Amino acid sequence: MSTTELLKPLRRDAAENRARLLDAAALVFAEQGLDGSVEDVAREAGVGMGTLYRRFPTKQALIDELVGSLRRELLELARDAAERTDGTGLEELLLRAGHLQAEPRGCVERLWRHSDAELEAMTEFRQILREQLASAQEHGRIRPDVVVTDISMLLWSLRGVIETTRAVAPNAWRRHLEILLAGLRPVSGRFAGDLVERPLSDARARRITGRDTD
Amino acid sequence: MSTTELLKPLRRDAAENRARLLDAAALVFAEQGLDGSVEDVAREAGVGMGTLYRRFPTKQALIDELVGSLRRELLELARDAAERTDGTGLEELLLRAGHLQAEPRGCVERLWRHSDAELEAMTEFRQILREQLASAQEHGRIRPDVVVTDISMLLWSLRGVIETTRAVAPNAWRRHLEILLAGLRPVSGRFAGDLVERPLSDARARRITGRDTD
Amino acid sequence: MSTTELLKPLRRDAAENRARLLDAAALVFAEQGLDGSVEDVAREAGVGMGTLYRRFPTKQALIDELVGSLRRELLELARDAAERTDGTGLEELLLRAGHLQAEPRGCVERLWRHSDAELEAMTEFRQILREQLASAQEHGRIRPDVVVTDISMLLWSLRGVIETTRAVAPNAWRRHLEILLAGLRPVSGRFAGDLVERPLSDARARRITGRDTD
Amino acid sequence: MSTTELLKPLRRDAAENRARLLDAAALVFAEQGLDGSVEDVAREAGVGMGTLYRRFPTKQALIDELVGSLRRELLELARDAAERTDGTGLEELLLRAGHLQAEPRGCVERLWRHSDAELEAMTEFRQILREQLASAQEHGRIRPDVVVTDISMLLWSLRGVIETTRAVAPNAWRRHLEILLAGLRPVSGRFAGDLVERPLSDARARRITGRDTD
DNA sequence: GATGAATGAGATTTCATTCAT
DNA sequence: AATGAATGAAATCTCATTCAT
Repeated sequence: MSTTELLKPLRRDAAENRARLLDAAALVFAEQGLDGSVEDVAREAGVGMGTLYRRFPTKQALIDELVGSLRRELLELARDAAERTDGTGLEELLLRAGHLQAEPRGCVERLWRHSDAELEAMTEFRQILREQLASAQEHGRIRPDVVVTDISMLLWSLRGVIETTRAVAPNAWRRHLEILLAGLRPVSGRFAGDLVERPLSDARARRITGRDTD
Repeated sequence: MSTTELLKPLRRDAAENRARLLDAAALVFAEQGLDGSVEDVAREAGVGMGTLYRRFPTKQALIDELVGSLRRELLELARDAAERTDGTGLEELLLRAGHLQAEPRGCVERLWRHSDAELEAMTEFRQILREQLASAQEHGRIRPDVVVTDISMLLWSLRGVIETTRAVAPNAWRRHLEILLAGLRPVSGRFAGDLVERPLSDARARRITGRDTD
Repeated sequence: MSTTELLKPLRRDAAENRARLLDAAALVFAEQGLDGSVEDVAREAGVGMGTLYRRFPTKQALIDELVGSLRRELLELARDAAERTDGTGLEELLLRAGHLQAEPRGCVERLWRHSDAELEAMTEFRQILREQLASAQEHGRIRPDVVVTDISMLLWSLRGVIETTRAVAPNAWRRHLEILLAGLRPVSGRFAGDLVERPLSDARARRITGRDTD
Repeated sequence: MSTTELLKPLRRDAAENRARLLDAAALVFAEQGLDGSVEDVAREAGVGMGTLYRRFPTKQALIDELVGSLRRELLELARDAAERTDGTGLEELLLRAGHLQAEPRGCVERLWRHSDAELEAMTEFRQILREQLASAQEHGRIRPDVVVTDISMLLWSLRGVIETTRAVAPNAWRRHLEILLAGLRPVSGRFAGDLVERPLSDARARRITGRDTD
């Protein structure tokens, strides 16, 4: 009987506690915002404070993990969408990202303010966005003067709508996404013509990170 | 010189302090979020704690006033835009509302979560939106299947973009607004057809208020 | 026209303000206890804070004056009672002292905790008590083993009853006083016999003063 | 040794802290009055502020508990006295209640201002008073025209004396109680005759509760 | 390893007192 | 002399984090 063998049950307990804490945190933060107390989280998870702090050395670490898993799921769905080759991957991705943000995960407000540590994952995400945007443009689904930062802004835009409407109309954001997509389509007629406002530069978009508010 | 005249200097001081407190609060809350401490606000304003609490009996009252003035300015610019009759009022209004939200006022996150007390002002605002939307549609600037709640969502969307980008690119939201407007234009060609997602109902939009979080 | 002439109107104003402040203080302290704020007192008096502080340099001074006037009235009524020579002066005095304490003056709790400054007045008061007690005893109205500190305690006792009952039964203390007096009468029969508990000594009674609580 | 057994040590600590806090509160409030700060209480108890607030969510709760335990002891001693059948129970009870109030518990001033929550306990207390009074009257120890509210007033009266004298003469109240009891004895001779002042009604006595001040 | 009590710095709020007008 | 705004020390209370059991 190896040590590993002996520890395994504990690890399972630990993993379970960890999961329960994350669920509890999502619930508490979704209800009360990130000001919700860690004590509420521990109580909701049914564990003691010590256990919480064993798993997550600070409240920030708990939040980070919450955001981290959200971000991993985001990357996951981006990768899924990336497999499409018919030019619809981008739209699929946006739809799914909308759903993801609409879930009451308690930390969406931090999703797009990644720290440097998460830079790599976000870089891959942006790369997928870029590729899928190009593909959509090749297929004529998106106007050619749209750039990848426009898509990023579109995701931030969804967040704004979702945060505002979630409590009373959890699906209202879909309508907004539809309009956003309409805005990305190739145009003809009276309002044709390239976008005149300068897009957000990649460099600046990469600098969106960390602390700052309102 | 009347007694009233004689008393004014004091009042002027008080009014000045009040203004300084509001400015300080905007600064502090813009930098640190609404978690910023009132002590910081008082220090930034160069007054004592007691003075702050003489003007604003609670921190919430201070925030409320901050939001209130933002909301009054919003209504003001809406009224201005309402004077246009060439169908461009709505676009003008959106542009100006974007600028307003882009200012570092420290409380934009609360702008659209009005309490019942502010219902009246917001009702007028929505009425103006409605009229200007109709006008824009008559002039063929906006597709006919857009409804007023789409415009509301558009403003919430701007908030999301602005909050995310303000620190590194204070004007990036303009590009986003341009795309949003493109999404509102009448369409023809491959992607023509009415919007299929159901719009947010007026009733639900009116219920967006008060507390709730991510 | 002398300076005194010129100042007189002002002094009248000042005296008026003083009186209003004392009345206001009595009202406020009676309603809220001595924790009532000086701001409430000033507002109730219809004067500014500065005026209050011109008349009374500290809150304590205001309270002291309130207690002081109560104490002066107490002495006054004692002197009145002292004019009786039929042995009823003491009872008259107690009755009137009860009425005095029953008035909502806002500071009865401090009446018997005089500072050294008021020692003189209280000494005279005690002297009157002593004389009237002797007279009452000579007339056979009060048992001979009663001493003057018993009368003092009786007054403190009235305070306790009055403070407790005033709000719901402003005259209940009279019944209590009647019982107290019955306890002072000469006794015969089954329960005759001198009081066995040692009385409070004059020396200690004189030391009852200033700060201390429960 | 059960889990419960194992957990007890923690609980024991907590209970100890609780007891220390109550003792400290009694001390601090006895010295400084109820205006004494909770910080002083925590320091005196040798615990942090957080600990105090874990045990007692507000200062009021701390005071309430202090008064509550005083009231429980009062009820306890009343029950003890209620076992006497020789008519001396009432006097015993009053003596003990005097001793109880004379202890420096820091909250005697609130003992008789019970909230509605404590109504039940006080009702039982009054019932015991009533029974013991009847018994004492049957045994000829107390005059027949005394009613139960007279006894209540007598207790309030003791409070007044004790609060005033405690600091310099902690036992002076006994002398006062002796006089009070003398006032309750059956009378004959010159001052015989029923009490003429109307007693405090039970209904009003029951309404003595909660807030009010001098 | 888990528990939850303890900690104490810091937040908001009050109020006696001072001071500019 | 009167006003009431300003002051800031102190009070109550909260909560992320630590630690004894």
